[in-house]
Order: sequence, then C-alpha cells, then structure tokens
Amino acid sequence: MGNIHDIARLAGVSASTVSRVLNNHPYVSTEKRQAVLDAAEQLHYEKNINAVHLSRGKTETIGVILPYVNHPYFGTILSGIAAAAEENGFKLMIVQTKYDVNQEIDALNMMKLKQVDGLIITSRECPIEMVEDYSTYGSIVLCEAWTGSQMSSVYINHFKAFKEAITFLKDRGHSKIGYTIVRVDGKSSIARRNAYEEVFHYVRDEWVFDNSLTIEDGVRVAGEWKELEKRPTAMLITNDFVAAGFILECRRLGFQIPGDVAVIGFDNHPIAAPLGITTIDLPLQRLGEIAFQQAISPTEITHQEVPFTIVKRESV
Amino acid sequence: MGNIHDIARLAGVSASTVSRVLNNHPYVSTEKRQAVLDAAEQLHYEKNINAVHLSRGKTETIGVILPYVNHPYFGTILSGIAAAAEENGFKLMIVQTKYDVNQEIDALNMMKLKQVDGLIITSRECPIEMVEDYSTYGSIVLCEAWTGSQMSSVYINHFKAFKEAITFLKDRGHSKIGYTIVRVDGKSSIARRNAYEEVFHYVRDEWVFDNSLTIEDGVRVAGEWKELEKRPTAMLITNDFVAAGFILECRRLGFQIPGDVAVIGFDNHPIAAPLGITTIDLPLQRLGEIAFQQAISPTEITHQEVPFTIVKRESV
DNA sequence: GTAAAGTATGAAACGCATTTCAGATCAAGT
DNA sequence: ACTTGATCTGAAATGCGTTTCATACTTTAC
Repeated sequence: MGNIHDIARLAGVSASTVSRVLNNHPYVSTEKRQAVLDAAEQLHYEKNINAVHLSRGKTETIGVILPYVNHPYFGTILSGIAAAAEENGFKLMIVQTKYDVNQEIDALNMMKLKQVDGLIITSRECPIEMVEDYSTYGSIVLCEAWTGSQMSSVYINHFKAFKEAITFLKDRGHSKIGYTIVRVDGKSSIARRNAYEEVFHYVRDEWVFDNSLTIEDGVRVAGEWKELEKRPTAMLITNDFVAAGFILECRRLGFQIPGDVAVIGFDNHPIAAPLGITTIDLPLQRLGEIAFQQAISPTEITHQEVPFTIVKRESV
Repeated sequence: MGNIHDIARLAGVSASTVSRVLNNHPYVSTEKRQAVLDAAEQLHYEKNINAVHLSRGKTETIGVILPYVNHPYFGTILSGIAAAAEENGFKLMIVQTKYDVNQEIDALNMMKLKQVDGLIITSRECPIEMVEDYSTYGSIVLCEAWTGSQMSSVYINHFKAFKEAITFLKDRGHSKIGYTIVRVDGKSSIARRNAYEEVFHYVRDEWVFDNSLTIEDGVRVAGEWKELEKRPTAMLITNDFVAAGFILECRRLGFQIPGDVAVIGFDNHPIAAPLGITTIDLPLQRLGEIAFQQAISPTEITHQEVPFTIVKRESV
C-alpha cells in the first residue's frame, strides 16, 4: 500500500509535494499534481491517520462524557453533538461513565494524551477544580451552569425552570407539591431544592423522591407516593420517562391524573405528547449542537443558557 | 512536558529503557526503573497517544455505526457495546448515519485509515460486498443475520421472532393482522414479509405500515389504521415506542386494546411494562456486548444468534 | 568447567505525514 | 534593466513511542 515516500519516488517528486497535493495546497504545478495523483492511485495509497494526528498535534475528535448513552436525556444531547460533529467533519469518542468518577477521569485523560481535541461533559462527578485543571490540554465544555473563564458552558437554568414549574402549579391551587430527583447531591437537585424553598420556604423531605431516572423509577415512586399519609397533590418529575412510569402506575392503582395528582415532567420527550404530560420543553438536541460548536472553538469561551418552555397538556 | 527522550536523558538511560519501564516490560533493573519513574514524574511526562498509535499500528478503538444514537433500540445496543469496551480498556468512536450511505462509507474509511481497529455495524445501508471489502483493514461485526467467512455477526432472527409473534396472534383467533416496518427495503422488513407469507400466504399491502420508527410514527399509524375499511384486529409493531404511540392514540380515539385491536411490540423496552404491551424481549444490551467481543477478536469469525422471548402482557 | 539460559541495556530502524526554511524560477511593475 | 512579488520545489526537521537486534554480563545446569 505504501506511504507518502513511495508515492514521491514513483511520481518523481519530493514527499513535501505529495503532501501538498494530498492536502490541496496551492503552488503545485499541474503536471506534478497529476503525477502524484496517478502514483497514489496506482499504489492504492491510504493515509495513516495516526501519523497525521501525531504530526498535526490534533485529531479532529471530540470526546463526550455521559452517564448513560441510552437514556433519552443524554441520548438526545449526544444526537445533537453527533449531528454537529458530522457537519464539521469531526469524529466523536464517547465514554459512558455510569456516574463513575474513574471513568470520568479516564475520559479527561484522553485529552491529556492528545487523543481528543476537546471534551464535552454532559454530567459531571469530579470536582470542578479538577476538571478545570485539564483545560490546559484542550477545550472543555460543561453542560451545566458555570461561568468561569477557562471552560465554556451551555445549560438549562434548572433553578428557573423548576421555579416556573412550581409557580405554575401553585397558581393552579396546589400547595402540596412533591418532586423527584436523580441523586440528592446532584447539581440540578440542589437547584431544585433552592427553587422550591424560594417559593414555599420549606421542603418536606418525604415529598422528595430521589433515585428517579428511569421509567421503572417512576413506577416505584408512584407506589411510594400512594403510601404517604399526606400525599402531594402535584408532582414535578425529573423527566418525561419517569413521569410516564409514574402516571401509568398511578392510573393502574386507580388514581386520576390530574384529579388525584397533577404531574409536570421535563424534556418534552415524544412520549409526553400521547400521554398528555404537561412538561418543560428542553432543547436538548440544540444544546448538544451548541456544546459541539463551543468544543471546537477553544479560543472563545462562552456561556450560553438555552431557553425552556412549558408545554401545557392534560396532566395538570 | 517533554517526551521519552527527555526522560531518557534525565534518567541517564536510553529511550528503549524508558519505554520498557512505561510499559511494564521485564528486564529492567530496579535502579533504572526507579530513575525513569522519577524523571517522568519530574518532567510531568504524558504519553502522546498518537505516537503510540502510529508506532503500534492500532488504536484500541472500535467504531460503531448506528443510524440514531438516541433511539432506544440502537441506544441500548450501544450501551452494551460501551460497557464491554470499558471493561476491556477500549475506546469507542461513534458515527450517527441517519441511514445515510455516505456517512456509512465515512465510517468504513476510519478503518482503512487505521483510526479504529474494528467496526460494529448495527444497521447497514451499503451493499454487503462493499462492506466485506473493508474487512481486510480490520474486524467488522454485523448486527444482522450473516454467515460469510470474513465478518462476524450477532443478530436476532427477525424471521423467527416475527413468525412466532404472528402465530401467537393466529392461535388467539386473529386472522386480520397488520404490521409496521421501518423501511420497505430494510432487511428485517423482508424477513417480516417472508414470515407473514409463510403463515398467511398473502400479504395485504394496506395492512403494512412503513416508516414506523418513533412514537410519533405510532400515533400516525393509529390514525391510518382507524381510516381503513377493513381494519386489522391485531398489529405487530416495529418496536415498543411505536407500539406505545399506537396504543395511546388508539385509546384517545376511543378504541380498546386489545378489544378493538391487539398489539405486539418488539424490544421489551421499559415503557412496555407500565403500558401492558405484550412484546418480544430482545437482549439488546447483551447483543452489544457480544458484538464488542467479536470486534476485538479478529481471528475468530463467529455468527451468533441471540434468543428472544415473548413477554405476555395485556395488549393481546 | 563449560555450555546453555536468563537478565539487562542501548543503538538504530520503524511507523508516517506535515511544515518550515531556503532556494529557484518566472511574471509583473517602474 | 532591475526590483518585487508570486509561484514552485525539495531537504530536513518535527512530532514520538515501540521494537528488533546485537551485545554483554549473570546464573543455572550438567
């Protein structure tokens, strides 16, 4: 198959000229250009991309850290990233962490090793300072509210979204509002608690259901909700999958939505429409696209909040 | 930051010795080993992985071709692949094709360029011969029924699964059975038609709904189903998402499941349980894990059919 | 006591493309 | 006729780690 020098020899030119032809540089005579092209063809030449990476010092590859690839929230962000990557001729390296810190560090190290030019962190477990340390090796994009000067960020204002959702419920007469979160110490969980406290001054712990990420979790939460002595009359739920599980299980248990319990979900996942779930639409695909753009623009650090909108359906 | 030669100089050894230490080769004296480690520490040495890739001629990276990353079917396979990759210290490069042939070719070329050691094709658009040509550059794993000698495969027997589902419905008295497919010329669509013909000898075209991949498609199909003069009394549906859309829309339109129309889905996605969808459980996570193992075992070509099971719920 | 086997080390070759620098040529401008 | 500036071209340096081969010194084995 040969390399660039073989082509050079066969075409009677130097390796530099071959490289120029192969990279469409100007200043190569038509005859030599053709000779190189012919020789490359004849030798069935294929670039060794690793040599290019080594030589150029970059790989046109972006790493993506996400806890679960097949979760609709992260999957949709990933889809947006992938679409933008394709458009820009970049490759994508994904690391599914399952919320494991070591996996995350592994991914961060890909940048240190020059395996990727940039890194998009859709969900973070490591301390932020640690992540920031890595920003010397390449561009890091955080999908969370963050305004430091070393890393870009693109995020949904969970505090605002949650507050708006609570207010929406309060305005409709609800005062007993429960909510679900993924992990108690998660960043958006804290934002939710803060928002809740700002509206109601007090969070009743038994109305906070953690570990809610999947449909099954929604089913489980419905069971837990049912057993409460003082049941919330409304629930703000992590995402539409959890909401779907919750609503379907509530119905199975004989409760009415929104009669017995009103529900607001998050994401505006396609499942929300046929289930009539009132939800907060999050432009996740778009968020992914922005994250990608930030990742390939290491020089300009920006912080972009993407808007959300309440989609009113029948669950409230 | 320095490279291996800087370390060698500082430690007073040769680059070969440094490489040996860094790769845990035996035959290095304790003193020199320590000297190298100290020097590496002192220089904050970090390997340039691209040099390693170039030198070794492989990247410990597997490429994954899939049409949509955020689709539950492919997302779950990907999740299995990702889990196996992590366990084996491999990286993953993903290419979201959106069923675009050029994207697929792009991905195939990653192997030619030595960017990835192997490739897992979860869904294929290119002619099989073309894909096979690439198998000289690395290991290719197909997630479809295939028994050639150059590429491994891991797949669900769609013909068998579909036939079993139809028989299941027929045994329960259904003779007017419709079904949905993704694309008319898709491989599993052909398998479905064949299975259908084997049971009923004749496929009524208006009972075949194509372009059914998402929840929205399910909603649309429900509308189409309603408008038929002769409505099927049972539907075999592409996957549980489409089934969910179909069922929810049917209910909204005032029909009973399974009274007016029985439904069987595919995948056994978590949404199927709370919706009571009778479905064919497909071990997609496992399929992904197997695919990965095959991808990193280029020497042994295997063909593995993974089993499916009918999960009986209330939609039939 | 000598052959065989094991341990330890470095030089050099290998993998390969890109890019800078210096030199050469040719056309255009004054 | 002479200076610029643009167009070509190749040698050599650069990016960097791995691995083979040759060599030399120790042990063990018989």
